[in-house]
Amino acid sequence: MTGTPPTSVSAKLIDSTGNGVLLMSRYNVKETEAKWQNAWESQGCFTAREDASRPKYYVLEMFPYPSGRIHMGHVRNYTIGDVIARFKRAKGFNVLHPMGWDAFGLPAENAALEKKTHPATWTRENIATMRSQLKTMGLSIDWDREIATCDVEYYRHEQKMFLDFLKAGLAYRKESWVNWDPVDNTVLANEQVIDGRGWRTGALVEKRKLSQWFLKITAFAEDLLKGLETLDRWPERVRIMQENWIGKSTGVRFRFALKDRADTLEVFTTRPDTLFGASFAAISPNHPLAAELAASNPELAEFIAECNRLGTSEEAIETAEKRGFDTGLKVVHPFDSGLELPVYVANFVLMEYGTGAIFACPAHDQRDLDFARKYCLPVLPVVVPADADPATFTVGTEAYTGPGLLRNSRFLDGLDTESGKQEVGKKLEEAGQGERTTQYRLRDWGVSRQRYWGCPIPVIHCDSCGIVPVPADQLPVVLPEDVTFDKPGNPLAHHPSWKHTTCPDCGKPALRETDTFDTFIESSWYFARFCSPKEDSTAFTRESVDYWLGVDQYIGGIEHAVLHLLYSRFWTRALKTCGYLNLDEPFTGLFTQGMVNHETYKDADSGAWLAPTDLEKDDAGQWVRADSKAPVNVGRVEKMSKSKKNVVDPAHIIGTYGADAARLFMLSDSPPERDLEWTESGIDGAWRYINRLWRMMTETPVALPAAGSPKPAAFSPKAEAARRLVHKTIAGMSEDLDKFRFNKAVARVRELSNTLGELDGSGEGEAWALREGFESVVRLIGPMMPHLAEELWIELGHSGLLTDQPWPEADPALVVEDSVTMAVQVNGKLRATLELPRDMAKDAAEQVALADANVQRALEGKPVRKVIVVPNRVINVVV
RNA sequence: GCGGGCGUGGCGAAACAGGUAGACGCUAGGGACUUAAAAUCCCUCGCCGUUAGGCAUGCGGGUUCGAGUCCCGCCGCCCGCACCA
Repeated sequence: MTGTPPTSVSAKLIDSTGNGVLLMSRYNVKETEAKWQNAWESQGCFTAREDASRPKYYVLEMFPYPSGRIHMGHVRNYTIGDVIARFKRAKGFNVLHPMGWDAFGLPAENAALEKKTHPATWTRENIATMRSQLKTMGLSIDWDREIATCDVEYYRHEQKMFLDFLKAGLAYRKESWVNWDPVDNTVLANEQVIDGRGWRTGALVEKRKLSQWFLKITAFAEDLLKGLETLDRWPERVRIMQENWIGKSTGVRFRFALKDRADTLEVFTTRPDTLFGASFAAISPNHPLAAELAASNPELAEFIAECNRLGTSEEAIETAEKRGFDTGLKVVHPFDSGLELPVYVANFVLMEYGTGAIFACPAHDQRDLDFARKYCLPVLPVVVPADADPATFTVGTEAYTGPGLLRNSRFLDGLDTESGKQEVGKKLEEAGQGERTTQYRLRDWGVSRQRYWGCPIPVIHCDSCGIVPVPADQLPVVLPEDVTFDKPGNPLAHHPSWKHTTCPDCGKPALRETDTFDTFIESSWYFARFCSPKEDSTAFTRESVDYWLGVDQYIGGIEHAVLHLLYSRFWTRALKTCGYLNLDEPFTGLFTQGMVNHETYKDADSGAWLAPTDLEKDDAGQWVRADSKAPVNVGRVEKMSKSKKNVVDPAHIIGTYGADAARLFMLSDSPPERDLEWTESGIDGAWRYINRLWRMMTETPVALPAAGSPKPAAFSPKAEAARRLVHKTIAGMSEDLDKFRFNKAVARVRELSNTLGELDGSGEGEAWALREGFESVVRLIGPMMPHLAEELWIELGHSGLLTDQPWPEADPALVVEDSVTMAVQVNGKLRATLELPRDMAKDAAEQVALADANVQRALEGKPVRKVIVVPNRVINVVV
């Protein structure tokens, strides 16, 4: 480790001087930070109350999963949120800044297996640890509103919501294909399937058909898409990702007549204009027609089975060859009964999208072209680009997908692509064979999980009555804690008695649903629960959500760009439909922060990953193993992860340097949306700055005038300049914080402290200017380094909390300089800089510039053709 | 393949609206203080050049009095989605 930890610095000071006086003059982080954290808590500084007289501001960071200990990603996330919360508070907003725990989920069950602790115990212990760790960060959180989603007081309301959604037709049950791990006897999410195998067991994943609960997110597809346009305080890329995810496309749905059959084959296309270029139709291996034909065709059945074996992993899909099976069936072209197209079962046609069947025009679709070339099907170009010769235009190995003019298309000939689409749509509608429609890629949200540690789905399965919702007066359905983990599968299903109940309708014995909800459900409404966390009759009171929602500033990682953020937007709309609240968008402002990275290290011999704490620097400044002094290879800077051992424990950092230093580091240097590299020298730098501020304000060169002393009539030029910088910094920093430019804000306040450090306080008005400067710095750093700021506030002779002080106001007269440095260029090259009065007349500035010796030398006597003067900025002499 | 973003010193980065490129910090080097070290303070730090000056924002063009910033064409890196008909 480079540098010396501050604790040993203090210790050495005591050793060498033999007394503690010097230690007293140093900033004592540990005591100071604890002191102010206690003061804020005991005075209830951050307790939020509804107050119609003040503008509200709801700041929320994505709540953590209680995995055990906080990590640097949390520190970055909660530091950013806290700066905003404290800044808005100082600006006079009524701030709500709560915290809770996303407490259901799979890791707790894995811990139960590995460590033999109950998920509830493990979770509650983790919460206790992480709560106390978060408290050492000095966050301005209203802890009275803390919630944990695994508490029945929380999830009971979610069960009620689900039943209301069911009534409103927003929840339904259907059979669907899932990834099934045959060893664990459970469903796996797509991302838990690696190369076709379960991530934990390594078993080959099977596709299984299961009856599952779905939420009708597709009912809001259009609304979720439209809503994105209103989210002007969201990052562009998150909106684009959601837009792509919803995947709206317009086209035509129509029915082919099937030759020698009474039924029809329905397809969806976005390119009805290419209908005369069609050379085959294709259906998904999971299409009902395919199943029907396979029943009497073993070869086809084998082909379908093979397609389903191929798995759903991205790699499998990407590398899979286009393959098909000719069913022997033919469809009839809707506009020419003489034209017949073969029907293939093709492995690239998805049952889940559109109708599960397509018609293919190989000339204008790459995928269709690949297929057609493989099976020697015709390729007829029907769209010719505007700049191509229709007589010679052909398609080889690359399909033409752009716009153009239609040909070989009978009544469409000569039309452009767009008109052709409309024309075909119209004709099919007139014939009653099809209709123009909109299709979405978005699919309904499957929420059933065969897991224990989640919210029970409140329904009962009755042999006589079918699926019966648990009546509202019988809620909540409480998750039992007396379960065992000795058998594979869902412990809830193995519980001896829990699932046995009686049917609420007929009173006969019946079984409870043993699936639990996807844990994304809990995080879809927790922001609303924070508005009335103690309410037990309802999830939240109408008044509280009307007052606090939407969340003015939501902050979290980009990894939730689609799922959590889309689910929450859906859930909010569903709640609105059921009359819970009147709101469409839960998060009006969103900020996505970058990751925290660190260098990686490997043992030079074995190649094993090494942790930063395993290393030390040798005399030559090279990293070596601390134990064996063996050489170490320094690798790339990568996201902190356990597997690469490049994690730095925030608790250790906060214990050594304090929360303020950790917070300052998080805000310095890198813009918050970009990745940040954690370095030892960086945290050292933050620590040095904290001590510099402390010394500067506690060991002043002259006695400062008392707090609140009247402003002197005159200031020395140095004092005057310092005061201008003070007010410029106030103005600049306010803007920086509003725009999340924390790195610039830090740079500005450092620049100001550099300038104040140069004032010795002896000139006229300088002592007063110093106090003004110090007080401004303290107020400005308040949101970033709240403990140091409180302590310095006292040191400067104030009483009460800085936390209760308003944000400083810049004096507009001092923000603008009255002289400016202007650049003088000759032919665009800098030749001189001049200190000139602000807003000097153009011709006067020109005269001064031309008279300058450097300018004259650069002119070399050549005639001046033109002089361009940009007021207060630049003078360019053109020769 | 589609969509989005980004290329600036040894490093992280600044640069409002086309107007002094490199603020602020890290690293490094030199010096002061000290018996010594740590801490602290001072100085230097894009490249070449003694100065004058020249060259510099991934590369090549263009627009402009003036381009890191705007336009065109390349190159490289990162992220998201991906057989979506």
